[in-house]
Amino acid sequence: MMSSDPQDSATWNDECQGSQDELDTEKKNGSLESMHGDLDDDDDDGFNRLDEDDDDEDDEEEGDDQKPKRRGPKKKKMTKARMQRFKMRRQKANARERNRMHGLNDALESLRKVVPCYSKTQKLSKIETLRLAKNYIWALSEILRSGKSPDLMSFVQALCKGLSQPTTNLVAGCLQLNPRTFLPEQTQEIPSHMQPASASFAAHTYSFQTPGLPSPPYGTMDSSHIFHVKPHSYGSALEPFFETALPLTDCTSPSFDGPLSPPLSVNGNFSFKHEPSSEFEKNYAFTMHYQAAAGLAGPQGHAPLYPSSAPRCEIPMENIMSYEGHTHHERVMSAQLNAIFHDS
DNA sequence: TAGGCCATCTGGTCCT
DNA sequence: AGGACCAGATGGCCTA
Repeated sequence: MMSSDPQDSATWNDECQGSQDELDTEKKNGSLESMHGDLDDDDDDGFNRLDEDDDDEDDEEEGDDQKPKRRGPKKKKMTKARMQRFKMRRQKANARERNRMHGLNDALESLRKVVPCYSKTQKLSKIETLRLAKNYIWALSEILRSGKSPDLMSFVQALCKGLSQPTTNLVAGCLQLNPRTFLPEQTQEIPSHMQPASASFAAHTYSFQTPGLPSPPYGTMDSSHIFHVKPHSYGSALEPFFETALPLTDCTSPSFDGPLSPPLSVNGNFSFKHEPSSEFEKNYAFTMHYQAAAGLAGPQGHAPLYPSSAPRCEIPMENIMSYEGHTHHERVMSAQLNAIFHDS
């Protein structure tokens, strides 16, 4: 792309390198003032240093001892006025860059508010926000593509793909996951056909590997960090998870325990088109903010997690934290999503 | 203390 | 010429 090697460029250096020492000092001090203070009336010294550096390059061509005269246009002297102009230009450029980065951060903050995990006090890092957003978009796309209702576990799994463990915890907290619900210790409550998978679920480390991502912590997720263990059983919801090999490593490790403090929220309010097939499902309709489904190993490592036959994870309504703070925009977005899913 | 994250400065490149 | 964008460097802050 662009050359980042300072040695490659001579344009700005030719004009200003002479004051590089002062600039370095300014950099350390966080102010350009130090640079200006060292200027003499006749400030050629800096450029003399530059000439020496440039001559070093020429030495490769024309010998060791002889310092050939520099070719090309003669450098302008760094007068006080020029230095002043440089200083002003640099300050303006710095200010623009600051504003640009602030704009970027504002946009990132906006993004934080629309991904399904938002907390003013426990902000996602930039990179995690982008990763979560990517996963979220993918998950929503998958819903649109398949037209199928998701199960919560699969959804969370997809959301957390490639995220660090702290972020994974945060997402789980936002979604009010209560994973102990699904642990093998309740095997007596889990249908027999689930049990072997349950053992596997508990025996392995759940590991995401996303191409292009750094290895741990970003590339792995130990489910034990996500799940708060609590007696409960929605065994059927585990099935797609087991099938896609989501293991829990440690059922007893301390982990998320209810809502994070301060409370986190799930954005939007979103009901899937889903005809309850049982009284249980009627009682525990899956209603979440912007809720979506996802898969695990599609084109970019995701695969469908919720085949049409897959049991759905039904979350008790009381476990879904309401979100009072979402904006009008988010409510509109939520309504639109609802419309999409109720029409599909 | 090491590592992660961040803000800022800086110079290079491209574009208008 | 100047602005936008980018990536490298640096130092501060925080946390495990």
